[in-house]
This record gives sequence, structure tokens and C-alpha cells, in this order.
Amino acid sequence: MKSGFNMSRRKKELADFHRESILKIAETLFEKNGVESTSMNDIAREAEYSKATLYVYFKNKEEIINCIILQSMKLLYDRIQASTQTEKDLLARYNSICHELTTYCDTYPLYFQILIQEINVDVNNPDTPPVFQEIFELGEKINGLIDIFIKDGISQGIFRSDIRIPETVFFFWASLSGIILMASQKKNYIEQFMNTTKQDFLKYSFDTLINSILKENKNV
Amino acid sequence: MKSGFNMSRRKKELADFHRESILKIAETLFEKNGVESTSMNDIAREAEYSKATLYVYFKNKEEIINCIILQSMKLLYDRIQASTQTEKDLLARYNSICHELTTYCDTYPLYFQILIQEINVDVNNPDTPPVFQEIFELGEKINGLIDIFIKDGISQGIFRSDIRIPETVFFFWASLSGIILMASQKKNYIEQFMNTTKQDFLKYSFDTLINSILKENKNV
Amino acid sequence: MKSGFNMSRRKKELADFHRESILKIAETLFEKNGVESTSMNDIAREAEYSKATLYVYFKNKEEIINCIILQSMKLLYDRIQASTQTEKDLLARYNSICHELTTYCDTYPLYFQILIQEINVDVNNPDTPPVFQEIFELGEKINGLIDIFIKDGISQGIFRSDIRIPETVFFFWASLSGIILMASQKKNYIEQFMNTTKQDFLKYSFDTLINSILKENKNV
Amino acid sequence: MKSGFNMSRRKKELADFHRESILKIAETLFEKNGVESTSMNDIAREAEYSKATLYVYFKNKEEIINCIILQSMKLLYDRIQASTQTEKDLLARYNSICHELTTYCDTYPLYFQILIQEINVDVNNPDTPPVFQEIFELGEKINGLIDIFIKDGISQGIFRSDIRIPETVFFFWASLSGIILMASQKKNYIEQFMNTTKQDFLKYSFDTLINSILKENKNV
DNA sequence: CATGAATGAGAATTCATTCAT
DNA sequence: AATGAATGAATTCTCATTCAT
Repeated sequence: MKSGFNMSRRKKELADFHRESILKIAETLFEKNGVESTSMNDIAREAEYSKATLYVYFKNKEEIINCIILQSMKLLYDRIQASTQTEKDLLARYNSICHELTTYCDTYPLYFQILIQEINVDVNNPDTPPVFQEIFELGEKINGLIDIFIKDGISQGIFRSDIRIPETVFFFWASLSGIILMASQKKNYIEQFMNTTKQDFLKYSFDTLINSILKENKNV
Repeated sequence: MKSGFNMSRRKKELADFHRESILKIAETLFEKNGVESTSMNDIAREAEYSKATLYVYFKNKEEIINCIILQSMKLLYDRIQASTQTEKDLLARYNSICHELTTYCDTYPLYFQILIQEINVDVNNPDTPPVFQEIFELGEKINGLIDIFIKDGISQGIFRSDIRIPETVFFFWASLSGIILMASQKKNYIEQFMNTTKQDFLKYSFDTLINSILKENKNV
Repeated sequence: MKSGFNMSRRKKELADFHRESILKIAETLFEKNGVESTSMNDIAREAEYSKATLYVYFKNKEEIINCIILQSMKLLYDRIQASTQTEKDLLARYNSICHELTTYCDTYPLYFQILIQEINVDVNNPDTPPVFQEIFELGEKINGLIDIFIKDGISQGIFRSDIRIPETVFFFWASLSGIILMASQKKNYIEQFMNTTKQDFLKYSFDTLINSILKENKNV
Repeated sequence: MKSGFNMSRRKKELADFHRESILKIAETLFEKNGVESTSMNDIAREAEYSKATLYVYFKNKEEIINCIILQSMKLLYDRIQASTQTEKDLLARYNSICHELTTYCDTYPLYFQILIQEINVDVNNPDTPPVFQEIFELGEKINGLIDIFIKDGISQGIFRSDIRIPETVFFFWASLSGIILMASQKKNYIEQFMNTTKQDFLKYSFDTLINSILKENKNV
């Protein structure tokens, strides 16, 4: 006979398994058809649960959405952190960050939309659901990673010393998001009309972008 | 009795008048409440037409949306063209373009979302509604304006001569969109946590961005 | 060709016709199965409208309920007023009132439940829907009819002169409601176990009740 | 090892304990939120049983409702009996009954609604659940108490001797229910518009009602 | 015995769209 | 041309109930 501890752990794991299954399907559908156009019915059908079961594991549709956002941000944070810790060379770290973001955008295309669209969370409002707090804090942690990267570049004499750090962090976030998102969504256009590959366009853009804060102009 | 020609012209003008009225209201509502949350009912009520009349002038809701996209792109094109023709100095033209895009994003916030999100149009598919063709062609015309701007910069010896033009056009589109959109949607965050204004952040970002293709590094 | 006036009148009449049809069916179902157990679906099916059409004529289920209450109260008021104006003899008027209430309870059994159950309306709260105001005012008007009846009885020297009028009005409302409702709902019991008819029981009860304020005890 | 008898007795007692716990919670919730708005989930959560366990002790929601009706009727019976046995003076007994009913209505507001609303039980139909039989029989026993009270009043020469006993029992039931229920539900109205207290109104009404069968008219 | 898990059925409501006039 | 009327289909979410363990 199993101990109570194991019992409850197994149960929790099972519940988590179901939550994950639902989230995975939901995310796929959100990406394919958009969040608003994806109904709980769609999720239920695709995930092969009954509609009512969805409500056993999630309070409502909004909770599903928020969980996906948080989850994907966690993953992004882990990846960026891992990649920046491994690489020692600064530009290699930059490429690594860009690569992670790109991979990330391919895996969770929804994320970038939300990253950009999501209305500012009012962190001080006590009515803001705790998930939003978590999302906000995670966002700050990711910012922190970029922040360290910029500071390292300055102290190594690679980046110009006159750049304003918080603005530059945000500037990189914004530009990289724009570049990656557009490359991802206009892939066909790029390949048809620009006579190059998406990958090549991204490489070119990342190099051009970093150029904007390098101490010495580099030929791309 | 009027000639057929006059009849049809008058009719056409009247029809255009109605279409415009509807589009104007629809756009206001789309911006205020979002596209999905705006119902045909809302549009009809606000525009003071009957719901059925909407379907006299537009095939369906989608056509209304597409018309708004096209219309707002036309406006953007006109503005960028006007501003690039007036200004002679290259960096003044850059600032002008950035300014137009920013104003534009504030006036038609919806546009940028769509600009970035809208699925790639398959221009060769005969089922693609003609409005998409128009949207695509207008996009190309706007690209053309940026293209000229880049080429002018190179020939004036202001931009590096080794840059790849089509990629750079796209790169600017993508980066500027990202920056402007994020500045617009995270205004509160910027002002609370970065201790600066949205306007200042934008200025800093635009300057940093152009730096990436300038022949000589400038201190921002 | 009809004038605008006639057109709109006809339309209004048609709309009223539909509203009435729906209300009639709704009332029947409410009576048969209870208000909460009657779904909009049930009403739609029975009334032979589509569910969506119900929402063309009524804002929501609550509006249907409130309309039925108001409508039935209007009818009750009219009936009581008519009967008290026709009859000159006081006790004949009393019988008439009782008879109207009884007929009424048979026709709109739902009404008595609501009359008794309906939570007190906060007349001063501006959020209270206007229908409730109307319901409340109509209730007051009906009270007014009983009030006049009591006062007439006193001034004619038929009722005791020491009775407190507002309390007595309410006392009669309450007792008559209780009697009529119970006679209506326990009809079988009365006829099986009391060896009399519902009608006879009602007559006996009404006579006994009025006895309570008569100046001279009457043998029933 | 315990004998089968003890086992089963202990089991039965335990089962009864659980049933009581559930019923107690259910009643509280029914009163607070209404029967239809109280879900099995609510009951389970509040009673700290699992939803499924509810179905171990009760066939379905309806059985819970019926048990509560029966239970509350039992309580009412006990109270009326106790109060009529203690008091010797007839009018004191009347006041006592009225007081018990009032207290009862305040404690179990639900009861009166059901007392009045509940559809006639077809006692002869074998499909009628046994709990309805019990409810019916208990109703008869309570009637019996009123019956004795009336008969005592007649034999003591306090009530008129020409009254018809079974009708009068029912008449009192109905009137008292109506009065108490209305006083309870229209408390605010009474206090605002009648310039008196609920308690005072009740006292006045009970006195007026009994007047209807008193041999000698009393001034209230 | 007790229950976690699962669900079919159904609730109110909304919406884009059609059609007869 | 313009529209009032009507609706099928869909949406989110709830609930009483069952069943394997």
C-alpha cells in the first residue's frame, strides 16, 4: 500500500499532466487560430477532454491564457539564462540570445504577440490576479539578463560607454521582437521578394542592430 | 431624366459616401474595443444604419476590416511621402519618417498590430480577395519610399555603402514597428520604471537605430 | 401607400403581438414548471420562435419575468377596480374582491407566489429597474382599493371603528393570499379529506375572515 | 468480532450522523441562497464531503430537499405540541402557536414557501417516494394539534359553536401562513410605509384573525 | 465506505448573416 | 436602396450525476 505522501504526489502529478495536456493543445490552437477565435469547445475537442473537464483543471478561459503566457516566459527566461551563462565571449552571447529568441518565437509564436500587446499590468492594484504579478516579475528578470549583458559589454569596452542602459535594454527588446516577429510572419515575402532566406535575413538584422551600440563600426 | 452615366456616377458617389461613413465608425470602434469585441450591431448602431444596410455596402465583417487596413495604409503612405518630399536633409527625413510612424501608431493603434500580425498574403492565389492585393501593393509602395531613403543615404555618403538594401528596408520596418508599438503599449512602464518620457525614449531609440547604418559612429 | 404613421403603428402592433405571444407562453411554462426550471429554450420551443428571437423582443429572461408580473398586476387592479365600482353593497363588494382574487389566482397562479415572495424593492435605489418601480406603484394602487373598501366599511358602520387601517389592509392581503393560494394548491386534499368543495371552503373562509372586523358577529 | 446486530446498528448510526451533517448544511445554504441556486457542489464543499459522497447518503438532490422539508416539519410539530401542552389558557395557547410559527418562519424561511407551494402529493400513487408519505402524515399530525385547539375553544365556550372544524383548521393554517410569510418578506415595507414594527403588525393581525371565531367580539 | 475524476446535457446570451418587403 | 425581423450556430460556463478505484 502506498503512503499518503506518494498517493498525493501521484495525484498531483496526474493533475499536472492533464493541465499540461490542455495547455499544450490550447497553445497550438491559439497560435493557429488566434486566442479569441479559439473556443473552449475547440480546446476540449482537440485535447480529447469533455468541455466540463476543462473547467475542472482551469477556472476559466482566461486562466488557460495566463498560464500559457507565464509558462512560455519561464521557458524563455531559462533559455536565455542558460545561453548567457555558457558563452563567455560577448558577441557569442549576443548571437546566443538572438538565437534563443528566434527559436522561441518559432516554438511559441503567440508569445511575442502577447509580449508586445499585453496591456501594462497595474502591479499595485490588489485586484490584479497573482498570475499577472508573476508575469510581470518574470519579465523584469528577463530584462535583468539583458541588463547584465549590456553592462558587461560596456565594461569590456565593446559597447559605447555613453549609452543609457535601461533605455537600451528596452530598445533591444523592442527591436529584436519586431525583427523576429516580422521575419517569422513574412517568411514567404522575404524569401520570394528579397532573394534570401529567413535565417540569413535574421543574421543580417541582428548584426546590423548590435552595430548601433558597438564602439567601433564593424562591417557587417 | 438624367443620363445613365450621371446616374451611375451619382450613385457611385453616394455609395462611396456610405462606405466611408461606415468605415469611419467601424475604425473608431475597432480601436476603442478591439476588432473581435466590436459587433456588426455596434457598428450599425453607432453609424446609424440598420444592420442589414451594412451588408449592402460590405460583403461581410472581414471586408470592413480589410478596407480599414487598406485605408489606413494609404494614409500612412501619403504622410511618409509628403514628409520625405518636403525635407531635404537626410537625417531630418529620417526623423520625419519616424515621427509620422509614431503619430500614425497613436492615431491608428490597430494598424501596427495588423501590419505585424497579418498572415502572409498569397499574391498568386486567385481566391485571395482583391483588397489583399491592394494591401500588398501599397505595402510595396511604402517599402519603396524607405528604399529611396536608404539609397539616398548611401549616395550621399551618410550610410555605409556595404549595407544590403532590401534587407535594410525590412530591418527598419521591423525595428521601428517594434519600438513604436512597445513604446505605445508600455508607456506606463517606461515612465514609471525608466524615469523618462515615452517621447524621450523614442527619440533615443530612433537615434540609436539609425546609428547602426551610419558611416561614422555618432554619439547619441 | 400607407402613411408613416400607420406603418409604424402597424409595426408596433406586430411587435406587441410577438411580445404578448412570448409572454403568454412563458407564463404558462413558469406556472407549470416554475420560473427557474423554465429555460429560454423551453420558451422558444413552445412559442415557436428561435431562441435568438426571444432576445429581439426582451432584453433577457429577467425582463420576461418582470413583464409578466407587471402585466398580471395590471389585470388584477383593473378587475378589482371594476368589481368595486359596480357593486354598491359593501359585503357584495367584499365577495366580489374575493372572487376576483380567486379567479385571478386560478388564471395566474404564478402571481401569488411572486406577490408573496418578491423581495422588497428598494424604491430609492436608482439602480432598481423601472419595471420594479411600476410594479411597486401598482401594488400601492391595489392597496389603495382595499384601503377605500375598509374606510367605506367603517363609515357605513359595518366594520369596527377601532381597526387600524393600514395594518388591516395588509392583514387582508396576507390572509386572502394565504387562503386562496392554499385552496388552489391543496385542492385535492380539501376535497378528499374535508368532504367539501374548494369553492365551498373558500366561501367559508372568506366569510370567517371578514367576520374578524365586522361590528356585529354574524353566524357564518 | 462484533455481532452483526451491533455492526449494523453502529453503521446505521454513523450513516445517520452523516445524513444529518449534510442536511444541516444543505438547509443553511438553501435558506441563504435559495434551493435552485444551491448546487450539490456548494453543499459538498460546505459540508466537507466529496460530491460523490452526497450520493452515498442521498439518492439525489430532490431527496435532500424532501428530507429537509420533513425534518423541519418534525421540528415544527414538536414545538407546537410542546407549547400547546404547557399552556392551559386557550388564548395563551393561540399566542403560543402563533409565536412558534413566527419563530419558525424566521428560522426556516424556506419551510413556509414549500408548505404553501409544494404540489399536492398523490398519497395513493405507489410511485410517490415514501418521504412524501411521511411529510403528508406529519402534516396531518400538525393539523391534529390545531384541531384539538379549535375543539377545546368550542367546548370552553370561547369560540363560536357553529364553526366547521376541518375548514377552520385549514383556514387558520392558510391565513397564518400568509400573514407570517408576508410580514417576514415585506418587513421593510411595513416599517417604512406603515409606521409600525413587524412584531406589532403580527400581534395586531393574530388578534384580528382569532376575532373571526370568537364568540364575543373583542376590541383589539 | 469514500471519493477524485469525468462528463453529457443544458443554461443564458451573442453574433454574423439572410431575406422578404 | 434600405431595413426590420428572424435565426442557426456558437460562446462561456454550470450542474447533477456516475463510476472506477
